Amino acid sequence: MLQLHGIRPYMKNFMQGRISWSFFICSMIERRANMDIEKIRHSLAHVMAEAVQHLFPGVKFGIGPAIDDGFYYDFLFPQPITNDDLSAIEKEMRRIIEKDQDFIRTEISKQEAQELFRDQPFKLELIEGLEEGKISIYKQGDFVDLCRGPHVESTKELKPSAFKLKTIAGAYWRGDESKPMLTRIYAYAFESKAKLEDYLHMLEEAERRDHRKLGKELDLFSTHEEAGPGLIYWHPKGGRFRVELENWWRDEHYKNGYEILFTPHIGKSWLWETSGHLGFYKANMYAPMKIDEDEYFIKPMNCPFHIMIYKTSSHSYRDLPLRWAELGTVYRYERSGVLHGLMRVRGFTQDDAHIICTPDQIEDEILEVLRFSLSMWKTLGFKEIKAYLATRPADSVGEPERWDQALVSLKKAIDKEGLLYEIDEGGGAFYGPKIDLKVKDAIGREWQMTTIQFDFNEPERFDMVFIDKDGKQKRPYMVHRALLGSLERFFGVFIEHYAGAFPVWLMPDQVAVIPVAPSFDAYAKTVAKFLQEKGIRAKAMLSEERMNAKIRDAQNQRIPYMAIVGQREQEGSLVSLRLRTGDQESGIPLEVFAARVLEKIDMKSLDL
RNA sequence: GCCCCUGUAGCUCAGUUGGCAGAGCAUAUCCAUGGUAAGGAUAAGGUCAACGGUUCGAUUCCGUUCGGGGGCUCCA
Repeated sequence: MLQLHGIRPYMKNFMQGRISWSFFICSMIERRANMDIEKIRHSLAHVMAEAVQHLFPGVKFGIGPAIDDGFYYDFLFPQPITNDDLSAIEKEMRRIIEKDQDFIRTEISKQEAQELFRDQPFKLELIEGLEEGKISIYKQGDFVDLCRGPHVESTKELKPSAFKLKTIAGAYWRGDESKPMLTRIYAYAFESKAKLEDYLHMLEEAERRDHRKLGKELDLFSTHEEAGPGLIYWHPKGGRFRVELENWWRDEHYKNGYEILFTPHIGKSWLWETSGHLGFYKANMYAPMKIDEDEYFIKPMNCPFHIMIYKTSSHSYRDLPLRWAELGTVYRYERSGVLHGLMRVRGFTQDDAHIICTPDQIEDEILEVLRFSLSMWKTLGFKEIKAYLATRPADSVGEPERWDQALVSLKKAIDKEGLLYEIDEGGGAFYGPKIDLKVKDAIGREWQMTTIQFDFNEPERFDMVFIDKDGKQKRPYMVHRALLGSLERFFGVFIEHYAGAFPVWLMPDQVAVIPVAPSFDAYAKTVAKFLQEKGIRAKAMLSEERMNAKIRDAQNQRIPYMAIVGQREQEGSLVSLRLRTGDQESGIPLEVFAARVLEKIDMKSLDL
């Protein structure tokens, strides 16, 4: 039941999860600062609305809140606008700000509000939902908006250089597809010009690291519209990465007490009816195919298959815990508009596992999973990790005692590992609570990767049991977990985190041997072969290009080690090194170089 | 799916206010004796996403379809 791919692209909300309650008390200063910037952003939204009112008479207003990196306002324009109109709006906003207008708050009755906004259908709808006597309006210049506030005192507190209109986008009124589509104008806004510029630089950096761009440049993967969007083709270099990653993943799983399973890609409708997926997950499953007289579905999840294996024999409490892992490829329907490179796809391989255990093992098991996950993230070079604990929603299955015990074990595990965490009250799936881990990447973005989820649904539906000490049949606990999430999505995040310059052990090409002139091709080949025989991915660059061009090419490919060879090196069985960092070291004995590279590979070192 | 933007050579992009399509990189061939981020020349490479409409004529304008991008959670 893992919902690994239901994760929104990073630009949304990466500074903050959907959190209803925080364990951490912001200092008063921070809280004050947050309030100030919110006030500024929200006030700017009003200024934008005023500007739009000036430029597009007859426009209808939706809402205009502050958001993580600025603000937006939703409008219904009399005629469509284009990106070109943004600069005119921005200009008008600056003019308004210069006028030094006060924001004036007034409280009015519901009836007065309805009268005031009689031409504004969306405002009227909002007023409907408000209580009498608590209705406030804010006015600046000739613009009046229904608004709770607070706002800055005057437009003079707004800095014309610290905001920038971003894009126009469609957005349904109140996020509801059945309601009219409004035109949303997004803007960035910060306390100061410098902060805005920092943020814009971060966005540029993100663009530079974009995995779709690097995937093409580094020849790692592709997608093909004519063969089906949202389906990933791993090229030889992406394949090298994946094989290395999977090999390590398997080794680690065996070391951590897991067994590895392989299960089919399709299953009869019986399986999905029993699991309940045809009830609550059907919208994400592909249409069935008919084989003989039966309907088969392509799997969107691996769990029912693992349960089938569990049920091939009876299990004593002595057999538990079972830790069963699979790199299972699943297919899920995603609407075409949400597909995004490797991050949101229609077919992907989960690094899935199911832990089946007794009630008194559950705490240790959760702790083990968490530890395992953290150790993997450490090896992969992600240092900052935060946990999000999602608790029981209103509608749920499973006995309350189980939910409580599950939650306690999740909390204890987080505490023992000393992780920062936030609680998402009621945010769990109907079938169980979960911990999600978000990792922070090199430019500060958070990505949700690991998920550890209890499942109180399937063990019931499949009637999973074990025989306890007292000889009675009991229901085991089942936990789904994915550490990397999916290999596709992980690859995308990894590419962006390292901007393509992976640690040596995961680099498709580890060493480029570059002769300074064609007369040293033979020695270059010898060097490459020597390294290859030791298990290093080395290639001799023997084209007719000049050395400079080869270095540039290797550098662009982020190859960690460039071994430059010429007369001196050939005579002394040496190499001269250029690292992808630009550092140079000359006259290194070939043996010494090989040993160094092997050590970096074996240690999964993050440096060269 | 819906809104806006977008689709020209393998890649990155120009361009035609409607008149038989261009550059750089990559590729191929040739020349070039070269020490740490692109040596030079020549050639090959495109039904300008697909289909339909307007027009003497469409890659260009219009429509539809199929992709790609940004959004569609933030509640006055």
